[in-house]
Amino acid sequence: MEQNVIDASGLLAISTRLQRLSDQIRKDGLLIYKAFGIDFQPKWFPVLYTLYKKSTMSVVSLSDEIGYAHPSTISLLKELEKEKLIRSKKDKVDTRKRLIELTEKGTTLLSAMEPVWEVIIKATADITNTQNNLMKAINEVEAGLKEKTFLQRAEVYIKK
Amino acid sequence: MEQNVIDASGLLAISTRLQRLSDQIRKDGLLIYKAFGIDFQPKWFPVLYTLYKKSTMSVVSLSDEIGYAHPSTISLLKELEKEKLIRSKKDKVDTRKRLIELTEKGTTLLSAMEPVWEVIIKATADITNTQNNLMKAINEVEAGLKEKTFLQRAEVYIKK
DNA sequence: CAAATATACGTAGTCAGCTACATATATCAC
DNA sequence: GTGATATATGTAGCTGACTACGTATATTTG
Repeated sequence: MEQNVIDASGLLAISTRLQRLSDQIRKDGLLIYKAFGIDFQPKWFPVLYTLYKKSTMSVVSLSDEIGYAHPSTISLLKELEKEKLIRSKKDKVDTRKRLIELTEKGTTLLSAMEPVWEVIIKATADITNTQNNLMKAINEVEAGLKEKTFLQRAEVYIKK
Repeated sequence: MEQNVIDASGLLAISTRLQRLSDQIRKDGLLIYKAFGIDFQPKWFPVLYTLYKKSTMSVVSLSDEIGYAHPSTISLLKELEKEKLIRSKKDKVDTRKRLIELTEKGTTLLSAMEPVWEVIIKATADITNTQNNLMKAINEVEAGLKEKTFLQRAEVYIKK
């Protein structure tokens, strides 16, 4: 355990560690979809899954829902439109808004994916069900940060 | 708790969640350095800290140590060289190798940072010491993935 | 109801990592 | 000691998120 310098530095490199783990999981996620012969990219998940559950949404409300900055969502939407998985139309009441929804192709794909998700959920549960549950830890940390940022917490120690 | 669709989807969006948390911590990290009036970027940490602890290393061994692909390390090294925090020289025994080390400026900076790290360690401990410890969870998950990848675990459920 | 402000969407460019590929030098097998 | 292979470094370009900024439409305020 903890052979290299960075691991030994522990908390200091936490951001790096999180990113590395995120990348690794994303890449394996892609492989699982491929194993099922499904043309689906992990990065599409938040947008498509939200549309699947909530049908029609505007760009900004969708972004808020998935926790992305809206330009990130827009570039995903462009990609998904090219794949013909979603389409959009103007909101007649508020013409600034663009309402996004799944196409039939999109809905079909998402339904076909349900069994894949089950596999992913099981595999992830398998991995994260260790002494310290990763998902719960993330939730707890995010909740903590919402209450008081990292910087604010550090300031307590700086100022003394 | 768990108000939006993505949070409710839990495990499926784990990669996204990890990345978001990583970004957030990195940004706050930068602010902490600024609060100390130190010109230091969080992304420099792995390279500089490793050189601080191990003095001289080649590009590839440094990359292995910090867990980066070597081109990532090279671009960091370019930046650090411009900042005059590191320098490099050819290995006389194996002329393919480029040996990297901290300059005096680099060593001075790193020494000056020790108190900042202490603050960061305390603040991070503050955040991560919840019911499920994030660092421990990451360690456990990485150890688990080393043993058996995400894909291999998923295959068990696919094949049945 | 006109001016100020807020909201919705879009584009451009940044960032911190990556992969793929190229080249030079070492090492190994015979 | 030469040919095949492995290792060390480097360049180019990708990725998936971001911020900054601009424009158009709604909403609020005096």
